[in-house]
Amino acid sequence: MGPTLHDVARLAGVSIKTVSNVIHDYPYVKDATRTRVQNAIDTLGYQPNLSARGLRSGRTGVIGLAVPALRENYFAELADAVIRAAESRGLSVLVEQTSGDRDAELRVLSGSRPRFLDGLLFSPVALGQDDAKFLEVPYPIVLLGERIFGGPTDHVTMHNTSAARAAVEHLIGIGRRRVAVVGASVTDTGTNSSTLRLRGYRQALEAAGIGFDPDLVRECAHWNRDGGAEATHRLIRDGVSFDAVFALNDSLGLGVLRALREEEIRVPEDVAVIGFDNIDEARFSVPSMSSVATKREELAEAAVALLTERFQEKEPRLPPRLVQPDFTIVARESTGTYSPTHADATPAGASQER
Amino acid sequence: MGPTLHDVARLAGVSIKTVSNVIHDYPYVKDATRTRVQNAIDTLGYQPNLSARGLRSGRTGVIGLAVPALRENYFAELADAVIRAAESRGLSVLVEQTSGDRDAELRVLSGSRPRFLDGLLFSPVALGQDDAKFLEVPYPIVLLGERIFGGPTDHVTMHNTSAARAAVEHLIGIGRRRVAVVGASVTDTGTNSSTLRLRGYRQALEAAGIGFDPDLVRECAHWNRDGGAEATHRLIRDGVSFDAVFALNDSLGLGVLRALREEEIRVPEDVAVIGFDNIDEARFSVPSMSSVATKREELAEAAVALLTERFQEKEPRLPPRLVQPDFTIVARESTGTYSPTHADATPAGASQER
DNA sequence: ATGAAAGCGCTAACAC
DNA sequence: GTGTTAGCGCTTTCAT
Repeated sequence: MGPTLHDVARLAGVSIKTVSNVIHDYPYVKDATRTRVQNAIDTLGYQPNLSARGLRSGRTGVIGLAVPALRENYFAELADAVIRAAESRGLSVLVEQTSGDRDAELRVLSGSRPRFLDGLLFSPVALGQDDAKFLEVPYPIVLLGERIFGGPTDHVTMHNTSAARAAVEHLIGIGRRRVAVVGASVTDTGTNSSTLRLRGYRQALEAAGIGFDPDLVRECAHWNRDGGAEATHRLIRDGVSFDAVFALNDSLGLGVLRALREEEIRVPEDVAVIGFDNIDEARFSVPSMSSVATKREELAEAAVALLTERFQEKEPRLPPRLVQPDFTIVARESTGTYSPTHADATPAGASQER
Repeated sequence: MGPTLHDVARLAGVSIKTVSNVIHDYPYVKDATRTRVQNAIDTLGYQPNLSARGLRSGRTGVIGLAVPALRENYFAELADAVIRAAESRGLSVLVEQTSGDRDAELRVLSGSRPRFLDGLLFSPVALGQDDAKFLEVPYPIVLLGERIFGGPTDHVTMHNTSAARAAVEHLIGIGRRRVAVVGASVTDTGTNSSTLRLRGYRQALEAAGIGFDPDLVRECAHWNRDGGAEATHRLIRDGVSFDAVFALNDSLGLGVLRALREEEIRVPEDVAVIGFDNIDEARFSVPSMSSVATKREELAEAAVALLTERFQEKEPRLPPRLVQPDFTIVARESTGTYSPTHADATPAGASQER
């Protein structure tokens, strides 16, 4: 074990309270004393014992971040941003993975780990609206994502519908009319990202006077590259004609690009593609992929800020707050306007290619 | 605060020691007592206070993982694997990011956080061989990577040289003779991944009787996609002829693919590409990218196992151990053997394309 | 097989 | 301004 407060106090010739005062920047300490204590701290290399501090004060300086899986780019980038935001507030982040498993998500909420975290940033994918009650726990939670709305906790989420609408409007703006959607959810709970983004899709079509064709909407069991690739192959196998794809997230979109290339369909000449989330990878795919960007730093910053406010606040508690960071459309090669004016004239589309 | 040991003891009508015995599966507890205690635990929803446990026992059940940045795919996948390995042992993982910054890496070692972690998995990139002394800390560390060898701690690293040699042999095996290397380190400390992999490169050339051409070896300040793309453009701008690229990691390799496409050089027809690490993304790039695969689960598993052994062991300590997981070459489209026998006959190469 | 009690290092209420 | 002191909840001798 390292040196303790007592060791420092002894060396400095003061009581532990004075040492504690110095450590916590208590203003009423004589400068001379402060210097003496600080020297003792330095020579001993004293580091506070966080377990003891946590036991006594109820605060550990550690927050939890529960996500489905770090190997999914979006969550890795989110975790990156969260850790940075936490660090700037002197907090550390304990990362848990749920694999998108319902039991694992419930375990995160009720396990023994939370009792030693100051708070939890929770991004569920298996829990749904009906599970809001499980968020009623005796420590602060900030909910991330679109699975549950109006729950008992603070919540950070995107402007899903309007962002999706903007994405599709971008496609329509470059002259596309047959916009496929990849990533519709199999089980539609009514409050998940898929539904919200799909709503934006329909709004954009409607505003442009384009009819809705259910054949263009493809489900994916998993929001990953495999799912996107597979859905695209199915779309083509079914002989559906399309000149654009709106992938409900970037991983799907990268799978779409991959599949289109396998089918020897040119992007964006034959089919334009836009994703959602603007993960780093979208900049480097071949072709680079347009996407809807949410400032992830902003999102992480907001989430950590909400959490810290909660564990600093006194009763009575503020009501749950909802924060929705802004978004922008990032146009890249996959929606490059190669002969956009001809897009209608030459009825390009995957079905032509087969 | 939740219920404590005392609450459970009172409800069960026993002492806290008995409750503690039940929790720790101490064998000499009457079955009847055990049941009674267990019921009390369940009805109260008792969860042990980890801060108190940590204070008393010196063990918190939390290990640290310090990596440069989670937004780098390789480290996200590593973190994923580490968290899984830790979870299977009942440990949680606190993730720290160093941004590859020397001061940040030193802070990880000496900060107050370590004093509350049971151990640390540390993947430095700024520290080097001369900094081995900083690893002499009073808690167990497992070093990851190739920056420091022969240090005072356990160490998990790849067979860099032989794996790199195998990668280059793969390229030679499909008929390539002008193999460029992307990612050589600017400042060569002699014990980093770059040097070791470069050594494998030279071994492979030598074994095949191919002369070493320093023009083919390109430096990159950063091992990311930008670095790989930039180095590739430079290579071509310099008019160097090459028919294959060995990217010292996959992020570089993906940048290489991107740049080759911008230069309208076909992969693998004109130039074959192989990376290193086999990140998930390599499977989905366009074209998919061959790579050197280290079983990351194995690596993570080994690292966590070494760490747990350390904090369970009694004095005297075992000497530092070195673990090097196996590797395999994963062949994908980027080294697809399109007319491999002609590779020599038709002196394909980037320089032809300009 | 179970209980009593000390104390891990720290914070904060209270004394002086 | 600084010191004293009582626990926070748990583990762990030592008794019984």
